[in-house]
Amino acid sequence: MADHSSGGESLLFLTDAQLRKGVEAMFFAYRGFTADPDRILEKLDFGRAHHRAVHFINRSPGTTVSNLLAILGVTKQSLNRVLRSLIEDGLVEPRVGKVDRRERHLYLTPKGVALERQLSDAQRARMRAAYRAAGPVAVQGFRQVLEAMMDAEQRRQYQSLKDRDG
Amino acid sequence: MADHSSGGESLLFLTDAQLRKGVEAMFFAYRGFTADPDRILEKLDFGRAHHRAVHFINRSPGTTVSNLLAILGVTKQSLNRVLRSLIEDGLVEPRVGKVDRRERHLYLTPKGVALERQLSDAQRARMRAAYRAAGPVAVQGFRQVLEAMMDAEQRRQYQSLKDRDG
DNA sequence: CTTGGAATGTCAACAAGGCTGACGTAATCT
DNA sequence: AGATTACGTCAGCCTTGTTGACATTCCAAG
Repeated sequence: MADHSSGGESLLFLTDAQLRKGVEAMFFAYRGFTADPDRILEKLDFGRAHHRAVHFINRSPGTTVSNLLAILGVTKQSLNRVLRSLIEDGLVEPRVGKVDRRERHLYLTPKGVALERQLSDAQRARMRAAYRAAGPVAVQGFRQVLEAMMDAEQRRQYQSLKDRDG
Repeated sequence: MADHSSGGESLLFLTDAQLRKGVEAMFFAYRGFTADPDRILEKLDFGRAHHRAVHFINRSPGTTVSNLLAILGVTKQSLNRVLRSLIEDGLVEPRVGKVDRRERHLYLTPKGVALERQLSDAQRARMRAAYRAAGPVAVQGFRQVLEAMMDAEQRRQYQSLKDRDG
């Protein structure tokens, strides 16, 4: 499997030292990745959990609670706590399902949209700077490696989100 | 925004949709990244915090507590709690500094080395699989983008670790 | 030698955000 | 009618982060 270039040096990128660098890069990069939204959320008495919920509701308006549970990979009690505060603060609106009235379909209110916007603008700004600095070829590699690092189930969820638009 | 049809084609990788995919890729990939060590740690009544401490002590044997604080970016009280349990369980050995006797230099015991080994083997196995699947060119891009995503301070720390060996 | 400050540790209290278990209710399916 | 599903909630627990206060130990400067 995978003689990706030619010659015997093609596997040098699989040494333990190289892999460890990758591990550490993930560690430090993820800190940067979450730093900007965290700063915004802190002022509003929200946390990363709220960010994630708002992000995916924005991404899939009308999604159900159990849908969100599957994507976020937490328990309903944990999600419910977050969701409740988002609803109380008027960022999320739950609507009883028309087909199945047991379901709650979740939508962002204008206020919720505004927060999501603020958070994702900050996060995208950093991502954009990194993309620009690294260039399109690097970006493609970045995404390939990340995708390969996911569990099968996570990759499935990522794909189904990815395919939703361009 | 983001005219997808034509024009500045070279910047298509900077559209909001592309950036959002990057954001989601990071989210799902990080879950995969931590999944294997988490499973191991769970059985041993340790957490991610213990993993991080053990990793960086292994990486820089004899490092001081304040050194570790800077790298991990947590408070000393938080680190201390983790460190204490690692010491109690005989995974980490603190040695009073010879030059400056206020400092505690941290070393892994054989037992600590064994755990670090187990954890990093699992994590590297996933990383290796991802690297192999994506290929050396993608890996280079992966690392470039991650590095560009770090804060300046984080990048400095990452670099100084990176430069330590090949 | 004394004193200031740095490095470390410890106690207490608290919060966010995970978790499990149990239970209730409404709606739907069989 | 009874089982199952979707959701919410109460209660309690754990990890890991936080701040504040305080003690100790030591180095270094005056």
